[in-house]
Amino acid sequence: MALENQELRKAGLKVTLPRVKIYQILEKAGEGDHFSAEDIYKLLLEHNEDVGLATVYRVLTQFEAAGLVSRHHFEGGHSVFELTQDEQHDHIVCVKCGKVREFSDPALKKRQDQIAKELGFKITDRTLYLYGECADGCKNTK
Amino acid sequence: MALENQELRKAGLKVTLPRVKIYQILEKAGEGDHFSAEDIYKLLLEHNEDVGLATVYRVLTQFEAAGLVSRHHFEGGHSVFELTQDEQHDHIVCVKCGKVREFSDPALKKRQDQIAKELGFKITDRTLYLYGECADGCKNTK
DNA sequence: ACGCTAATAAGAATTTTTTGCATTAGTAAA
DNA sequence: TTTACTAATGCAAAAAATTCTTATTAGCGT
Repeated sequence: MALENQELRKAGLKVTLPRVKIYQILEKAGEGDHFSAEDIYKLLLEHNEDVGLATVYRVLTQFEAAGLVSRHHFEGGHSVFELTQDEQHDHIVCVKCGKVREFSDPALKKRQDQIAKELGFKITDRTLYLYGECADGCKNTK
Repeated sequence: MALENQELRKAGLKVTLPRVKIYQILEKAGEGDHFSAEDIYKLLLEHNEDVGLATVYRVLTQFEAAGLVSRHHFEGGHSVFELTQDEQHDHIVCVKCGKVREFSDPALKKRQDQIAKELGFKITDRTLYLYGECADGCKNTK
């Protein structure tokens, strides 16, 4: 039995075809890849999987609730998803070519914690997006 | 002539009633207030201003392009807006009561700049949202 | 005041996401 | 295994959020 099935069960989710397929797509994604529900839906169609778009949204929402995936709102409306990584990380997005790099910085996190403490907040989540232009190799083709 | 008119002209925008009214609403907002297009639309209706929702969106988008307002995507989909402050700042949001506090921390910014530099990015924008529970005084009424 | 042009209202259209419901498919237990 | 229970799915339709179209109106320079 494949490992993704274990993941799903661990999350308390029945192992169904749509869930497995969606999980696999996310798993195969490279670093910095972020898919929208629509993206995943189209990939499923390409693989001749008969999964409805509504199901994609449902499954992604369930995955998010289970902590399997993280949802992001980059500039421009719709949500994108990625498999939750072991290490929480932030994103820097090129506004020209759309490339996303991920990074994690303990100093940054520590300072954030301190600020939250000073303001009397108990942090449950955090998102830092840096936007800019990636100097070299930016083909400017968003 | 009121000061908001100056602001609009400075931004290269004609002084029209919808723009003035929307600007005034944003101006009157307290620290930490963030309005959605819908919020502003409803406020306009309450003040018997005959402005269409589409116009609200258009004006806010223009204001954003002109740098007059900043758009934020807090958790939960839709955009909210606030008048751009002199000092760029970050947000910490209570997930229980929805309260938003703003803060600015030079150390944080400096570290972000450094990270961007290391990754070869020239930062044009940044958004940090911390989410958590505000300890005391949280009435839990989102 | 006049006229040019940009801005507007209104609603239709799009885009993104959610929901209701009849049907199907996992899963646990016999 | 087959059975049967229940959760999950697909589809269509609705919501929600935002943008576009077009005829009309209103700023603003002259």
